[in-house]
Amino acid sequence: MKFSASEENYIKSIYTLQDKTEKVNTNSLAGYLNTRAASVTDMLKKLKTKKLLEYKKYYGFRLNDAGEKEALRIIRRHRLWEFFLVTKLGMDWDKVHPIAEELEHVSSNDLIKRLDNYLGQPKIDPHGDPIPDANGVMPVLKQVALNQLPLRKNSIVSSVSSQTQQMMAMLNHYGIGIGSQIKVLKAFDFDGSLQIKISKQPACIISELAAKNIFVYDDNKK
Amino acid sequence: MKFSASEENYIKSIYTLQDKTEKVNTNSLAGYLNTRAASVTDMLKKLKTKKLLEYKKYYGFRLNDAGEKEALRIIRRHRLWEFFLVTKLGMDWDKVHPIAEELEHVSSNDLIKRLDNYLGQPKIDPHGDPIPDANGVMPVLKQVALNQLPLRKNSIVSSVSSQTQQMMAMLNHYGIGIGSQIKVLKAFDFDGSLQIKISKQPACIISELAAKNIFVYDDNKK
DNA sequence: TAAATTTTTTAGATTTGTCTAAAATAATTT
DNA sequence: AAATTATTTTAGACAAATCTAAAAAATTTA
Repeated sequence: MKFSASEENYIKSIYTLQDKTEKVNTNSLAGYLNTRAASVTDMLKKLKTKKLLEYKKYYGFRLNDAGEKEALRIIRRHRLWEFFLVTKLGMDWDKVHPIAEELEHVSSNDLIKRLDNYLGQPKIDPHGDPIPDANGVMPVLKQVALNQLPLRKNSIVSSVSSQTQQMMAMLNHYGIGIGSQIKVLKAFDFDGSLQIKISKQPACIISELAAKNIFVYDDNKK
Repeated sequence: MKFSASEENYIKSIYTLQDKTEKVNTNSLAGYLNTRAASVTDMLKKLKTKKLLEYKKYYGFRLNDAGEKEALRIIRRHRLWEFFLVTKLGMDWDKVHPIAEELEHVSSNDLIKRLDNYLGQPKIDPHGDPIPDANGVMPVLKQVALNQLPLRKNSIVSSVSSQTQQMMAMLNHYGIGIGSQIKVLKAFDFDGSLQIKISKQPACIISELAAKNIFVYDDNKK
């Protein structure tokens, strides 16, 4: 089944929102999509007719299995294009979203299969989000602490284990967040401290303790 | 100024048709776009309002300078994407058109500039059609006869100088046409004959006389 | 040149996706 | 539990792009 760009945007947004709540409500989707509640209701009816949605009037909604599968197909296209724009065309990772938003609606299966191959079947996109595979399965991504990372390997921050006030203050200071592009430039064996480089930030030094609490994805490809 | 995908399709089609006639007429455009004359008339009014069109009711129409410039921008996007699909994703040149038809409407200038650079600023697309440059200028393409072409260089047939019945019969037999992908595998000095390969065709031998009358573009890039 | 034919335009309808304003329903407060 | 407030849906309108059928204009034919 084929869907319009508008339908696809709704499907994708519902998928994103339903991760956080049992039922998605009309107003939050309207806010997310920058549209009006009435427009959302209209589209909900349509998606229900097309059997993508669990929807009971006044009581919220949620994608069913078919809907989730479709969402994952769209998200896959979006993230593959983002990967392309950054790694092949050299665009900044924080500027690719709106363009991928347009490219994702080009729906040739053959195109996406070939693009995926051409890019080396990447498993995470430039924002650190996992790319669903051709069957709509989100890859489970391994993580490593910064201190276990080979030198100069470009990686993406996936999580931080210590969420203390102090840790957050430091991360903030260095401009490190989930999704940040990061690499280790030097490791000082003496105290286990690391010189690191976060994209668009000057190089800096962090302690071994900090390094042990910052995790990155193990591999962009697998 | 931004245009809808539908407006862009009309602009591009008018550009193509007005090459062959002084004034384009409603029915021929309707036929070309597989739509109805009434729909064409509606769009003509819109394009005239947007000052892209010379249009006098009942007497045909034609893009003005602004319209032609816009058409060339769209054609540029289309042909760059076709080049990408064939050379990077390995798609067959005769299957890329419908996909490029969708991709061409993604209108970020930065995207197209980067794509162009990434592809090496190609000057002709996989069908042998010239790619307008960033200023909307169609490149003037040099041509060489087949017998002057280096061995194994992939080229595209641009023209044939002898349009006799006999020549046509031979070209037909070998499956050679304008836009065919071709390369010379061997040159036999003894009689000047060439072994050539046309894509999707078995290799074959042509005489020196034939080779001197088949021209290809001098260079894919310049 | 008048009639017949073809082409083009207009008038009005349809679909998709959106909107505002009002009505209906649910949730919260007193 | 009745009243108030918040949320969601409905009703009806609008813009874009398309269509059919009919009218208007141009062209061709006799």
